[in-house]
Amino acid sequence: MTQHGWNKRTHYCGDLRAADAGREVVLNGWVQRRRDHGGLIFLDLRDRAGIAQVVFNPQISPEAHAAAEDIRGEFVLAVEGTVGRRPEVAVNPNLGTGEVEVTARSVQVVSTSKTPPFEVKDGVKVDESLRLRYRYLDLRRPEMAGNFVMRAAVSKAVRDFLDAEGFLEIETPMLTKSTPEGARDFVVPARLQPGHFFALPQSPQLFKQILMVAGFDRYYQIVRCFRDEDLRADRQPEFTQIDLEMSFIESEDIIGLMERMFTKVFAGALGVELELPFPRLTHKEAMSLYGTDRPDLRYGMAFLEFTDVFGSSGFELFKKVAQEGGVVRGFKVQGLTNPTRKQLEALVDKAKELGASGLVWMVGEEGNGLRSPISKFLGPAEMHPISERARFWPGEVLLLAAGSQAEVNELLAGLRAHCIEEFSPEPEECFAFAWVMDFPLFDWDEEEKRLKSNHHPFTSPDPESIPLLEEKPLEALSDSYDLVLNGVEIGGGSIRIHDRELQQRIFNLLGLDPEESREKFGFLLEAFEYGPPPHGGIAFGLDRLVMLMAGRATIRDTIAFPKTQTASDLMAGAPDTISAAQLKELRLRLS
RNA sequence: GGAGCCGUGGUGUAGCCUGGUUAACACGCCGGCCUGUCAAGCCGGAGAUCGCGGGUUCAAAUCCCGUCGGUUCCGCCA
Repeated sequence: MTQHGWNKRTHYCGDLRAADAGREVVLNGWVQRRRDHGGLIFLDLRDRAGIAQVVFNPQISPEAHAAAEDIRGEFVLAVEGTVGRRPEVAVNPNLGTGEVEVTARSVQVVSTSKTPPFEVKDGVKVDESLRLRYRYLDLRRPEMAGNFVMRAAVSKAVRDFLDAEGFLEIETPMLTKSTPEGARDFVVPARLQPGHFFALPQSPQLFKQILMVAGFDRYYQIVRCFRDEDLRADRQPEFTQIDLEMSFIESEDIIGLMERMFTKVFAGALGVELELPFPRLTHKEAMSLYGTDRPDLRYGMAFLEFTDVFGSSGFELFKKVAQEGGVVRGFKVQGLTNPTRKQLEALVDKAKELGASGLVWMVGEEGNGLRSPISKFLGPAEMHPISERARFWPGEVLLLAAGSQAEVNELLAGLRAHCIEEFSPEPEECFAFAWVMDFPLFDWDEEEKRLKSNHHPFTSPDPESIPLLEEKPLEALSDSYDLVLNGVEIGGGSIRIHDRELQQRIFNLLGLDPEESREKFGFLLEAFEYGPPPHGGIAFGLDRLVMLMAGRATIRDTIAFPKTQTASDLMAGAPDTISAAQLKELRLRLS
């Protein structure tokens, strides 16, 4: 009995097992369900660990039985009783605790509950706004609670691993300076300096590089980041990164270390053995094989090249595209054989929906033949290489598209995603990692007519690309690496520039003169004047990682208190207006 | 900024296209019966002016316009 008069638990409900039979226990928990048989009353009591059945028998304790008659769902109880094996016929194999039950000797109603606005149990479909408003009830559901157990296990495995590898956990400011490039900043008015504003960090990027200049050598942090951009299923305005940076290393060091970290994380949090090393693709390979820089390698359907075949074919449309510098590519659909006309038409319709003018299909036939709307234009000179390259089995389907490289990649990537959804059942608990390396250093910003950093302005070019910088900047590659898991980008990083001269060349290419760059990134550049070590790092999206590990479709399910698509917190009621007095104090006036 | 989907008792849905009866079903909730249930069972009951505002019409959950909220995607964002 506690000072406050309630009985303290001796065991978690969900932990009881046959070996506990005969024990006197006290359980604390919430009432999942009551089954009142008039004589016997059964209560399912839930806590963090799981559910246990409590039996109220009037012959054992008339008081407890009488009390149980008034108990309702979500009441908080302290139950005192004896663990017993259930009768053979009453064992519940669906419950971890299904071999035992607790026969109550006494029960305390520690607190009562209103009837909840939705049923607190797994597998219920409830409007998300209601779940968010009553988040504490949503989080009581075991499938939600489990996500946070997983999340904590992942964080712990990361900390244990990095700590053992000699990393220091160091915090960086939440109130910092707005930086150009990248996402829109969240901004905080500075009361002591009217007209000035802090920005919340989009990531600790600059600070972690300065920690390298400071000589900490190995830094990490599990840290909140803020970006004021529109939301998605996998994007929240505040999210958590596993952020790290190392000195005196090259990309292979980071990649190898992270592969080992993920084996620990998956073993520790999921009990899953990962195979090392993770497959690697260059950015160029990813784009030409899968049309995206974050390919989902759980599925095949890599793109095949047919531009050469059609360059001199009788099919004018493709011939023209091939001769004018375009490409003809396609892929064989996995999971679809002997398609009906309707299925083929649906694929063509899908292509049109994705913005294509058309789509050519081919179906393999017995004896190396091919059935296709364009087969009358093709001779053996085309047919042979096509069927050879596609390795057709009878009934298999090849989809072909033609156009500019970018158009074809985008279309085929869309179709591949559609085919995965349509024809490939999602594999159970399969984790397909892939490193995507050697991203372009710059992208061309059509609106502003200038180069932009693909990653950020401190990303080192690949050494072999340095001579290309001024001549062919768009062909320059960076010394960078993204990690993709099941088609979701879960992290990325790079080796940074520590050479002032090289950094200035990059700024020049980005159209930043020395004064501008000093204005925008001054404190980092100044630090770099005092002996910056060679360094590099990486950051992972913890919310996304846990989402994939827990098999969820949105990071809202891995963030305890997430925001809606319009960035409001329906439980807390944020954002909200502030008082006139607060505004005045901040010297702000609303327009 | 743009496009799609959703909004009907506490919850999830049907009804809406083709306007007209007492808005239907399941779960939950309340009461009664019931000593082996665990999606308990059986009997009975309460509970919705159909997100909100406007319009069309003799008549609107249903058709039209606007708006709010949730969600997915594009733009945006590493």
